Amino acid sequence: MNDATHPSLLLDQQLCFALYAASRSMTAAYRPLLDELGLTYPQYLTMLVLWEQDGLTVRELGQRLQLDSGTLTPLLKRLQQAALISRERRRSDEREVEICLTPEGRALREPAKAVPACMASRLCLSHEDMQRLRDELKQLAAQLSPPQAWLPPRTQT
Amino acid sequence: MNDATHPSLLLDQQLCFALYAASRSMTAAYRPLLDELGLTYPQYLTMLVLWEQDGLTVRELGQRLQLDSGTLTPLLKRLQQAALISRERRRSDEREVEICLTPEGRALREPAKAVPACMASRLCLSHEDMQRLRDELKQLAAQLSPPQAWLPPRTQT
DNA sequence: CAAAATTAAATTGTGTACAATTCAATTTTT
DNA sequence: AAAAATTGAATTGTACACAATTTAATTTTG
Repeated sequence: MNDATHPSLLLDQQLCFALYAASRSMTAAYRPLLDELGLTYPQYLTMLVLWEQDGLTVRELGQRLQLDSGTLTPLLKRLQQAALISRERRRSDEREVEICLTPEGRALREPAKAVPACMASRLCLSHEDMQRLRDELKQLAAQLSPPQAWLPPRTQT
Repeated sequence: MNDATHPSLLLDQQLCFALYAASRSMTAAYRPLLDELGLTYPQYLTMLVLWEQDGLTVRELGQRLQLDSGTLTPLLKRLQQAALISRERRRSDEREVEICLTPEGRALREPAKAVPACMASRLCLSHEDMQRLRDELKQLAAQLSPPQAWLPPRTQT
């Protein structure tokens, strides 16, 4: 009764499920560390971006994290409530909301520095294997969501 | 000002973010296909399990998908509303709820057979590379959530 | 066997994700 | 410059995730 013209529908054969399960395991593994910092996992990723570059707009943060305003707006409101960031309309363009770290938000970077090392030790992967896996996942994501590469480059109307 | 005793806090260096982004890209890539079937991504995974083995309990489904009743109960209610499954207390143990496919649920397997092939063609990965990546992700997840292996085996109180 | 402990689902509450819509500000067209 | 189109956030509504609690059924203990 097997139909060899189709790949398997078995759960354990699916790359998508392995990815989904691994991603949730990773989030769960971060949770106790991030609890110490008072951050959720997406909030931590957001702080990583802001520690790199302060004063981004919601749109720029969204591009970096690949999240839209529907996700970011409430998340950023919570970071603001936690006094880690400020949200202010730009004078130059009142549509844009600029996100800036508060002193507390900037200070949180210090204890956060221990997080990547702590996780790395849990992974039992060499730095090289870690990099390779990371880059394979980036390529996979790029393959799945080519940045509208197929859209014609507006030759004419 | 770099502190070489710590791994990087840069977003693009993080395996966790690559995993998180890839997982969401994968879900997004499945969405148009699953819309045709009237399923969400977690609902599709649930159906994969049931097409393999019908009549599982909520607990058994949860073990397979690594999801708890807080997630599964409402998801299964929606599958029941869509007339794809039935939910019934077991006579043998009234605590357990048995999930069975309806004829419609079983029939949905046919159009679903096209889904893995369609996704595979999007990935531009050889079957071997796909398997390797999948197995690396499984190992990563296993490493991150060892089934309480470190808990002492209850030697004494 | 009755009380205590355990188990399986369901419920409650918080926090994402994301499509679709709304609203206000800005830019482009006419 | 006024109308039309576009843009950036916010809002609305649906669907997960998951911790914590509750409830009911079953099993274990004393």
